[in-house]
Amino acid sequence: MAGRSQKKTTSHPLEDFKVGVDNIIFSVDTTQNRLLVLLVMRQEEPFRDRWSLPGTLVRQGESLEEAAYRILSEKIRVNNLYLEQLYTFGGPHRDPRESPESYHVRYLSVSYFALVRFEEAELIADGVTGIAWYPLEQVPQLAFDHNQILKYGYQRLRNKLEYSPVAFEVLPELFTLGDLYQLYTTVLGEGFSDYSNFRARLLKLGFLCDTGKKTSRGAGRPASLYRFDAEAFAPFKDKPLVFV
Amino acid sequence: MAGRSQKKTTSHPLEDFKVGVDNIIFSVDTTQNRLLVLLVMRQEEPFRDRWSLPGTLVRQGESLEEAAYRILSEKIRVNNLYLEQLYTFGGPHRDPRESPESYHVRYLSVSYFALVRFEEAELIADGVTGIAWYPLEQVPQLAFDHNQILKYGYQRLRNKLEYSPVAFEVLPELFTLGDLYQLYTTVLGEGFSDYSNFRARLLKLGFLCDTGKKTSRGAGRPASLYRFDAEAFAPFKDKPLVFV
DNA sequence: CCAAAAGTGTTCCTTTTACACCCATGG
DNA sequence: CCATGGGTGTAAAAGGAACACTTTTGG
Repeated sequence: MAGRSQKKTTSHPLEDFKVGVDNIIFSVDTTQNRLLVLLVMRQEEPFRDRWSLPGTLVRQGESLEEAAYRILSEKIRVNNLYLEQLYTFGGPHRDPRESPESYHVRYLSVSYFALVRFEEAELIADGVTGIAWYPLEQVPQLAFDHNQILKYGYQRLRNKLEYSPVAFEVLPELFTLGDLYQLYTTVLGEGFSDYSNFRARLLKLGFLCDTGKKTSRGAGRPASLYRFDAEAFAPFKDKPLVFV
Repeated sequence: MAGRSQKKTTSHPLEDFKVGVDNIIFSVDTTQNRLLVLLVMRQEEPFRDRWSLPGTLVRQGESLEEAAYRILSEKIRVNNLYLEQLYTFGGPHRDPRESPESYHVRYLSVSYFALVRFEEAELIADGVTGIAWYPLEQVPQLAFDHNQILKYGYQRLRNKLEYSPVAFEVLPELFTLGDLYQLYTTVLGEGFSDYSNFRARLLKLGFLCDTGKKTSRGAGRPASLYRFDAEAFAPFKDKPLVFV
């Protein structure tokens, strides 16, 4: 970015912006095999009483990422999370507040996409704002262009799962290969790979270490608990690794 | 983006932004096997007389993408190009103009990454601004955080080449498989695949059609001219296709 | 005829896919 | 003892890597 020919400024006035950050917060409910996204009910105009992605306007001295973390921490309490910038939506007319009276202040949205651990994510209800996890297929019509943003974010989530170890950011410290497989299945859909092949590939890569501990959940043979070994993963960083 | 609790505005004033768009414009000089990036010499403060990525501030009523195209068309004349949004850099203190006197106006940069056809890209020299293609390895220290942005863009370019058909956006309508291979080689580096394997894979995919025409460049057997068949490529859209 | 570039084919090896089958536990 | 999920193995097919070889041109 940055300083251009000021001479042309007179004939082509610059736009003034408010910058918003919107978060797509995903989590996976492994008990019900559902991919969830966090929505909040808007309390004020425009789009009052419509569901929307949790967002905020950037404050003085605050970085974009800081703003993204701020929203997150206002809505949920969580220990582990993955967060990355998604895309910037900035065309004119995407926010009704830009209408004539507000005289050339434009609203631009930098969207972030997050993945949190469902089991430990505690929603913060402030008694005023509606807030809820929505299964992805049941998301209603949202405020602004948020449906579009969400669609884009879902795409990104699927890509990330395939070639980066985001899954381990949202699994418990110790997990079974069944847990891992189920997470992949609910996000990527059935049939991306069968369990035994998935299992074999992951184990061969060598960054999952068997802790020896076993866990038993109802019927069936107890499963080994694994841990993601970040050290062992390091060599794969930035490589075109494929998890599926 | 969009409207949040206005009640908190008093204690936490919002930031006002100017939004800039910076372009990383790549091209490949196949005659010299070099990957080039377009730089312009800054004419005003800050960073006067430093090379930088071509950029502009967004004008009233202009979308981000429009601004990106505007820069491009001010700097080069070109028919074919590929353009996509890269990343948004928006931390405070990335632009010296944010300093005390300018009173909370922040400069945010939405970067775009473009690939143009070198042979037909005609630089527009306005007699004032320096403008030049730089081989990637020879890029000097740039203004702002532009070296960082460039690094990120180069990464993206390599990824794009591997799993999407961007190459065909910058090759002539008719091209030889040698041309294609050379483009991949200069961007990805020697040894990403040998020619005959590269060739076999691409042809098997079936979206390159042999026009029957031949071209002869100096010594050696004349090469067939191929055309990229967008129709035939359609089924691969969004698939995890690999070109190398 | 030779060098240079285009184009074809073959061999070896690794990975992927689709299964079948064994193991350990709760009821 | 059997249903349930965990875990192992294997055979066939596909894909990748390396390299040898043929073809067609200019000089």
